[in-house]
Amino acid sequence: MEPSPEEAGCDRARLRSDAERNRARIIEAARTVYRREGLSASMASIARAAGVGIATLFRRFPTASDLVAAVFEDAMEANRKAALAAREEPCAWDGFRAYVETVCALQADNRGFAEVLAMSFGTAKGMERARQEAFEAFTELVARAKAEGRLQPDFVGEDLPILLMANAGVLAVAGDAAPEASRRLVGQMIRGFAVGPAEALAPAPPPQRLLRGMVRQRRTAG
Amino acid sequence: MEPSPEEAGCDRARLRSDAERNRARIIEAARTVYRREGLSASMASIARAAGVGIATLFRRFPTASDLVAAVFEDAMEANRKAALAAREEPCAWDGFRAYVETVCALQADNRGFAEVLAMSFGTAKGMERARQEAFEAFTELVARAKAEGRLQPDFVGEDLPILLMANAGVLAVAGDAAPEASRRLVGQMIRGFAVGPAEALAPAPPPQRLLRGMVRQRRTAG
DNA sequence: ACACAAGCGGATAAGACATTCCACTTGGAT
DNA sequence: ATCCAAGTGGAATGTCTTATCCGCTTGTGT
Repeated sequence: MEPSPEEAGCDRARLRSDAERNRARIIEAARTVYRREGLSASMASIARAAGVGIATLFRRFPTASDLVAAVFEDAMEANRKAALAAREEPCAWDGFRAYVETVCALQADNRGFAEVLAMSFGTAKGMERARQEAFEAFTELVARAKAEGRLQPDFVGEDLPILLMANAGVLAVAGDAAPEASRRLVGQMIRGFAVGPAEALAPAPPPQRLLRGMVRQRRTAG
Repeated sequence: MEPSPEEAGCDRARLRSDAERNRARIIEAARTVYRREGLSASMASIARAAGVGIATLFRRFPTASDLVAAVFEDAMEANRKAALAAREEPCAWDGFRAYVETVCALQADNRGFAEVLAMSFGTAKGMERARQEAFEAFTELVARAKAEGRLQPDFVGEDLPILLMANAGVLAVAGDAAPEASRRLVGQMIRGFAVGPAEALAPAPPPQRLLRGMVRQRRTAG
């Protein structure tokens, strides 16, 4: 999984075997917790889930950002790969569409990564580099898709982060209906980006009942 | 401003004059604070801004929801009025478009109200009634705009809350670029909703620099 | 086997938060 | 002018958070 000598940007010295094991358990636990609860999950809850002491967590990851960077490095790498693959697509519009759907699905699948993608977190260099490379590949794709005449001429690469922020907003607040609502949003956005006759939206309209299930995540200390 | 005997759903008994004055100051202060900071603003900060003790705030508004309901009652009323006015528009598409732009602009102008509109907060009955009436007027407008052939046939009323969640997400995370990014999102969404040839988007593309200014609102105690 | 640096985890400090308590003050009716 | 229910502000309580400290344990090189 991690063959490179230095990972997560931090040139940590060689760890003792038990420390290495704990580190892996922490990342694994954090992956699960962040995925379900988003980045607002507390360090203590992650330590508990990992079965290690709080001090161990903080020794390995001095700030929450360090942990976030370590946890989502591979997801950001998947994002980069998706962008590079989309760029190779012969039909730029198909590539554009596939990439946008993929990255939004990555968000829908993981509340934590949704937030990472939605905000310019002061994350590790490696992560930001992958993000940047994905963005550049996407920008090339945008130019080609416009040249094909399939993408709105006034679309710009910077519209992607806006869509990611919007999608993250839906996912954060839509509760049970989040996956469905997200697909609906993305479908409508892509339809708006396209030039030419509209295609039907794939997902069914969200029932009002599901939207009623929207939840407030304000801490209700009681 | 408030001629009705019972307001904010809570049939509070007649208040002493100084209490009434404090209540008004609290609401005014909360309006300002919520607008700038969103609903996550602390009760203590609002009491401080109002120049009253914490106990006074809690006596008048036992929970944060009560305060939110009192503060945003008029904004929700403005939303309702906008929907009713849009329904009267001869051209349903124009009404549709105007309403969507108006309600999203209300969000962009007020972080707190953006959150209120984005989530089914367990708010006061009066507020929920206004929201419901706006939704019903909007639904009628949707039907007429579809009949006109100007609105995508598979658009449904429930797509509006999704847009509101998406817009709130952008506003929450885009920092300085929020108003611009929001206009861009809304413009693209509306273009996608329309049937027929695409119009150019009104706002200029957001410069990447502004998007770099996105901010994390995680409490950085220390 | 042993020494000891590296690692461990629970206690703890320090700060933000919602909410309650209580001794004091005051508007307004008489 | 007097009275007191209504109102007040700040201290206190309890929870939750990030972050550090410190005495004990353990992997590992010799």
